[in-house]
Amino acid sequence: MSHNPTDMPASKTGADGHEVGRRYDHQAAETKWRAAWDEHKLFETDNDAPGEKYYVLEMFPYPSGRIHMGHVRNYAMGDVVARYRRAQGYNVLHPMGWDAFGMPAENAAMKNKVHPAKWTYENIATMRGQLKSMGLAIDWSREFATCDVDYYAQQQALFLDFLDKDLITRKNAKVNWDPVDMTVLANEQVIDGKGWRSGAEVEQRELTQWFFKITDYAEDLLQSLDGLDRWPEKVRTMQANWIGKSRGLQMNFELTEPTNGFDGFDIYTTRPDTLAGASFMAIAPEHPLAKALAKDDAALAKFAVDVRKSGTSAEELERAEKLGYDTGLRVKHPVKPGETLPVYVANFILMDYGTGAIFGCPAHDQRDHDFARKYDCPIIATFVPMDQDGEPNAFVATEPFVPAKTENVRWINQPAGVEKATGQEAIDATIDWAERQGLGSGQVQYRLRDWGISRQRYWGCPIPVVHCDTCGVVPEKKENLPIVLPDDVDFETPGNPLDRHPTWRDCICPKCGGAATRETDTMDTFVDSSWYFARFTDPKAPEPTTKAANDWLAVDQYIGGIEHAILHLLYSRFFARAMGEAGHLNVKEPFAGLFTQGMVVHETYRDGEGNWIEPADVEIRVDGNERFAFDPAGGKIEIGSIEKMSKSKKNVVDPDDIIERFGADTARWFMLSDSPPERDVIWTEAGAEGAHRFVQRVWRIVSEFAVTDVSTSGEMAKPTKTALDLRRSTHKAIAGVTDDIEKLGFNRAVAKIYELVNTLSSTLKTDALAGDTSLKIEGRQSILSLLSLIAPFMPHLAEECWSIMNGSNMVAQARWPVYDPALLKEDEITLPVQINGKKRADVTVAADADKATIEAAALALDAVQRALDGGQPKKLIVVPGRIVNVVV
RNA sequence: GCGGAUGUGGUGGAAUUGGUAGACACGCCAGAUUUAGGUUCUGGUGCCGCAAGGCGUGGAGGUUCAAGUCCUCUCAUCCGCACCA
Repeated sequence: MSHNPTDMPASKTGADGHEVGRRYDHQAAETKWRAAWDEHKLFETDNDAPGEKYYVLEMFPYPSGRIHMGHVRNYAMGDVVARYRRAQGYNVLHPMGWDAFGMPAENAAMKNKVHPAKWTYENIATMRGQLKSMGLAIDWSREFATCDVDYYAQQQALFLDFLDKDLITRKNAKVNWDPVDMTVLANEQVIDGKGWRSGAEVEQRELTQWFFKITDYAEDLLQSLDGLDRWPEKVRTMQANWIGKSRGLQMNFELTEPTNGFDGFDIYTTRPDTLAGASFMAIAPEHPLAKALAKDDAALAKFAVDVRKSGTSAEELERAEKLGYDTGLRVKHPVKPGETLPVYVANFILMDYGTGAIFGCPAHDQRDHDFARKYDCPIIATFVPMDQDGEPNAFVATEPFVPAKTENVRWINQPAGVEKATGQEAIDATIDWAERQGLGSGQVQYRLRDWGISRQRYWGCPIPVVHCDTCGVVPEKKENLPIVLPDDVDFETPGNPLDRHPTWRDCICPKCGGAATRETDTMDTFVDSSWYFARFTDPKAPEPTTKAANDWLAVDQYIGGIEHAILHLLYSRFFARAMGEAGHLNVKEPFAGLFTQGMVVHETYRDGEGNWIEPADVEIRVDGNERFAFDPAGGKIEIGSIEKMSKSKKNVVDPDDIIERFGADTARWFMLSDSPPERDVIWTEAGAEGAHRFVQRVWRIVSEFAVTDVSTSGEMAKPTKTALDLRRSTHKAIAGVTDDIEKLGFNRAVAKIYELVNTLSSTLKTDALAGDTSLKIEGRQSILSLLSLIAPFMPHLAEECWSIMNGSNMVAQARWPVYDPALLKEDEITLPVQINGKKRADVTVAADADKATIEAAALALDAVQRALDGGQPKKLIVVPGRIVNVVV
């Protein structure tokens, strides 16, 4: 077969009446094969089907309006895994749903006067269509949206069960309050101290809120990270840091003179070994002692209010000065009898960590150092670096700040009775010592806070409790569920529409039967996404989960963005535990395998006035290795940095356009090529065209071969060397691609598919095939294997090619090809021969040649003889199967 | 400040246990073709050099017969967390 179009047997037609040489029509083929999969219900999963289970899940999308390239990448990866596992004979669960509650729907309601439900469901309809056009092997029969009453009804049932198991509490907490929108904002929605939407100065308010007691599981959530060996190290580290476990000493400092009922207060420190360096005490403005003092001290009261007015953003904290207010109180120094320390109220002390009070050690803590400099407290070092020569106190006099590293230090000041230890031992020894002295006790602290889930929002899952004047806060009865959101709400005024609904709040107290009012707060949308993966296993069940959840979970492969490394994944891990406690699940870790994929990024373009320009309006011209951009009128466009696709920078490529122009297969292929999946991928026009050319190339090779007459079953041809080589290459590709998909190395799998296609292209030429029956047979086999390998990536193209090759059924029903390990080994191998570590020649020997044979062959080489110049090698290293190194 | 990555041609990136650096792709160069359908095919392409040869995985050292890979130091970029005691 030749690739010259002139040689093409134009009159012939392939199977399926396909005209050979015609270009691959992606639109026709993709529509046809999606319909065929649907018709056979190929991807609908039966919970009781035979075969080992495999649950593959991509993080479900928020129905924002349209899918973007990030979705395409995410779902293409998941689909490769799903189709690959299916072909291997697993019973695969690969569902899709919608994370459908949340603020954007309400914002749209306010802006466009459209009901959040209508907006959301219309978006879902659009995006469902877009996802379907990708040809994903998804069981759409299990689809749900979290705003479906059926879903949130079960979530309310879960809430009641959690309440029953004491997994939920109601308490006061400080929240970011937007006074214009009249709602609580999450920390990430506060930008420079202002509401991200309203621009109003955010207030700190104390509100009564519902909390999930995630801190009860802090230790378990931390410990279990060790078992998550198919999670990225990075994510596990981030979660561990977020949980923030530390061990330290909690100890009491005694006031010289009791006041307001306090005769002292507790502090917490992770560095008790620096106790001798204490030079002042600091307590949070919200500390009970500070509050008590402020009652009789107007200046202190004002100080406490003032310091909390400043913003909470990281930058502001960075700039913020250390501020203190001297209370005039003094405490006894616990290790220096007779000495006392001043007590300050300070702005940099947080009430909700430790005890809200510290001892300041300016010599070893930067913040304490800054404070001491300002308020003139002494700086007392307890150690100096080990490599510090000379008199330690002289060193300390010139270098008052010594970083608090625990290793390699020389002690100059330690509490009496503590052994001269270093590092963690010194800390542990001091804690032991303090316990013996009755000064305090070892304590474990976590940074993790309970999860506040109350939101003053309409578009969320109503919290199923009522407020009764007689009975207080009463859980709703299960038989009264679901508490359904009312439809008739208005968004004319800011705040929560549920609050001002004329009738929705009215209800009967489940306890006393009297008139009561409903809770109008709804749940944080992270609650919705904390158990959806369990619901997919039996999405229509009249209870949250059934036995199916235990059968299917954990998710074998979860794929999504790194941005959910902490919140969503930590909340879901908590939920699995809480659901276990409430009897709904017996799998503790919901995601056995996690993969975090990189973003899709694109160049940015700006015109002379600095306006962002869309890629579609930019023409790229290439001159050598330089690229230049122009607008349609020929005006110069500046090519800017490569950034995440965003509407504001207009560097967005719409998946619909790409799928229409090139087809879903091209989009999928490009998303999986080149870049390692965990890294960002740069979308380029040239790359997309390249992927499309490959689609056409595969089609050309297969469709040209398809007309070859392979009906030679009568004569069993002995395979020629060409045929055997092709077989070898094919089996190598099967082995490589299989291994790469197992490891989610899609870019490497793609490269190996390219190699096989290159081999097929150069091997299956018309003249070669003409006289070689065995090559025809081998070629057919090889192409069928290739199509199986391609199918997870480009399923439509693979089906179309499979059909013209007269493959049985559909490739989506075919088993994954197996390779013969014997064929991976070559008969003869070529070893590199190095002289002094530099490659100078090759030697070809039998694959199973022994050391002596290889040595002799290598020494006989001209290049080696020349280098030896008649002498003997100093050393001769032979690694069979690897390399020969001659040292002269 | 704490924690975690990453660094390889013009570009994206390959490279089991240390064993041929640059697979595969994009781009580029040259050539071929009765070039319709965002062509196709052949060859070339790390750098310097006419060549022999030399140099080459952010930089500097080291271990080794052999280092992208191991060790020490260092630079740069990115990400996460953060007045967390």
